[in-house]
Amino acid sequence: MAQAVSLIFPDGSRREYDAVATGADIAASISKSLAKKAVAYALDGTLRDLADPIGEAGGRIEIITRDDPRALELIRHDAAHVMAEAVQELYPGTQVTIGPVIENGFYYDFARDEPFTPEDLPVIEKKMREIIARNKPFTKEVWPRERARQVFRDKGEFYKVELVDAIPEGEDVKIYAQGDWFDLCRGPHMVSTGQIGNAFKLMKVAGAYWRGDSENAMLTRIYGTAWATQEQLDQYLHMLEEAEKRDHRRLGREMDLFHFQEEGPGVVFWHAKGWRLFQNLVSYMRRRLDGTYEEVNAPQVLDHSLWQTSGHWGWYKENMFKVECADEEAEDKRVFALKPMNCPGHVQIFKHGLKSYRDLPIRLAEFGTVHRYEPSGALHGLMRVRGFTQDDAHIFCTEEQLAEECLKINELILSTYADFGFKEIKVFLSTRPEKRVGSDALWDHAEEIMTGVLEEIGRSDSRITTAINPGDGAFYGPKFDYVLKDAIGREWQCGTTQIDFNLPERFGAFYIDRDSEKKQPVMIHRAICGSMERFLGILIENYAGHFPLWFAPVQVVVATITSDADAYACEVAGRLKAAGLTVETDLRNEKINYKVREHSHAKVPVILVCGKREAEERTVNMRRLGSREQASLSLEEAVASLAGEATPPDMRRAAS
RNA sequence: GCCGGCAUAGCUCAACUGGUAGAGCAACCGCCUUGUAAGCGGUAGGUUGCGGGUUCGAGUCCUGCUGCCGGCACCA
Repeated sequence: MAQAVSLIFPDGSRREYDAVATGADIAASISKSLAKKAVAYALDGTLRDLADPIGEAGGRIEIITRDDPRALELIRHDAAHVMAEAVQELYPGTQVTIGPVIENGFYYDFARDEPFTPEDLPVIEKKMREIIARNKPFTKEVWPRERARQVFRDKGEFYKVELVDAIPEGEDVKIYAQGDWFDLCRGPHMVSTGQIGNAFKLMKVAGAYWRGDSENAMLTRIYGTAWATQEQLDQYLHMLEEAEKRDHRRLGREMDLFHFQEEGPGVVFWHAKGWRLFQNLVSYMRRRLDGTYEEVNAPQVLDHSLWQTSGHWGWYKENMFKVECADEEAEDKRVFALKPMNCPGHVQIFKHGLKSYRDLPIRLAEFGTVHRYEPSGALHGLMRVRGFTQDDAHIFCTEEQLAEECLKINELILSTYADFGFKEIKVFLSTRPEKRVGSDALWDHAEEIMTGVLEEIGRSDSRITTAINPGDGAFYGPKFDYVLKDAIGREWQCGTTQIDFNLPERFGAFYIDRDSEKKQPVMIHRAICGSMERFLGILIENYAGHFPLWFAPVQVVVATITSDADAYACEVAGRLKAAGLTVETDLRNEKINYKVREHSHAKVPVILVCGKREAEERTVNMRRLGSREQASLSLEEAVASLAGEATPPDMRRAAS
């Protein structure tokens, strides 16, 4: 007789069971209907197979039914297994590798001589539905390592053999079977394939390197999405469709903000309205720097020797633009490089003249345009370009000032993101990479400081989630990355704070300390938006082009109904311009319906309709983007309220 | 850079298995003086991304390149 263990149920009740009792037994002991609906159980919050015995420890138990949010993970994981079975049934000789659950779905990586194409997806999907309909139970076995190795080797599953070998000694080698098909898997799984349901869809095929390493073979990855119900699936697909309408590349064209063309892969042609957005952002950031930073400007093109000194020529040569005189015969030929970073320039400025410890911290800012020869496959609209402007700054300070400077930067970043309405921000601390400079002691010290700062950042704001990215730091020091999401949830690094123990040393930068000795400053690289281009891309998507009044490229259109009101409309526009607003008039001989439609499409936040009536009464009729409602205001009122509303949030704070 | 896909007018798309490019919207020109998301009529617009090939004939088939899209890798 096995040992009796005590289980605590969600309602707080406590009951005794045999340690060999399974989740299924426990569900059955509660009610027949629960036993039928159960797909798994959780012991102290950890999901397990329903067929797993509860074991001797006992604890808090929850029976997981299919409609439990935690079941979604199982549905997706099971779907990945079924997809793998479908693929192997349809395309014999295909090797399976790994197939994890991801946000909104799952994927599975396959090795096959001939890669899959999108046309294969419906076929695989159909086979999956067949397998699900067979409703075979998932069963688990623990195999001896050697047997697993042997079986997979005999099947020609060489990637699986590698995975078996990678399982740490002492950990079980678990095999999950569904009918005749089986896979190495950590589990858990639901009871049978039928529980997956039919609310799934295969989304796309993509290449992916084995174990994420570009030195390895490229596998074919198939992505799928899976949900508990058809409604949820439809909702998700609908959300993706809606998100596509917010894509900054699409809105850039529709709103006439910018374009790209073949001759300039990865470089932006900013149109008038887009450039206004760009300048609005620069002006905002510049105001935020006022009083704390000194703005400078360093050259675009510098001799490559400077980049050799900085180390970039060695580390990043393949990503740099080389610049030289086009005349091959030129006698004074030198090799220059287009700057990929602003920091060496700022170090030169710092070095110009002797600095005292009393001068520190010195904060040099630059809206610095840099060029990087990014891999062709990395380019992505405004998000990843080859020429971009950073709202860059470098802080030269003492080690003691480091933590405080990081926190100050954090405040600046978070208040900026708040002004643009971001509600979800991830902050990552990236620690020492393999390829690095500086002693371990130095890294230990920096990482210790930054870990403390990260904790403080995490506490500072409820919109933030923090995490550590081990090994992701820059070669010269650890860093914080501030990550924002685009319309479809892709994450992009925007703000950053990077500690650098290396560059001051390389360039021999120093200050005179209290004791009249030369001392090396610590350097902090930081950016708030990161790249203005990327930040604008994110803003376009997050606002779906509906910018707040203070940021919109065209803030107001004054539209007439008939030409009788032309003079008055011009007067209204003049008054608004005088109040600092960006205004256009629309005096065309068109119906007001037509004008409203057109400016609504252009996402102008405010349309002021001025007809004969308004001209006589000296009023305006105000219509807001996204609303059908109209308000009649006196001209004075309208100017005052729009001017107030168009005040940027930082200036509003300063005024109050 | 790697894997897969795509490339026809400014935009969205059409042109059966190869038979010398067509529509809507936008643009331009007229008419309409109009009250809150498309008035009416007309005109113009393409060396089908670029280069080679197969063919009597290529937007369509083959091939090289370029760019873009989705991932992967990279991201100082």
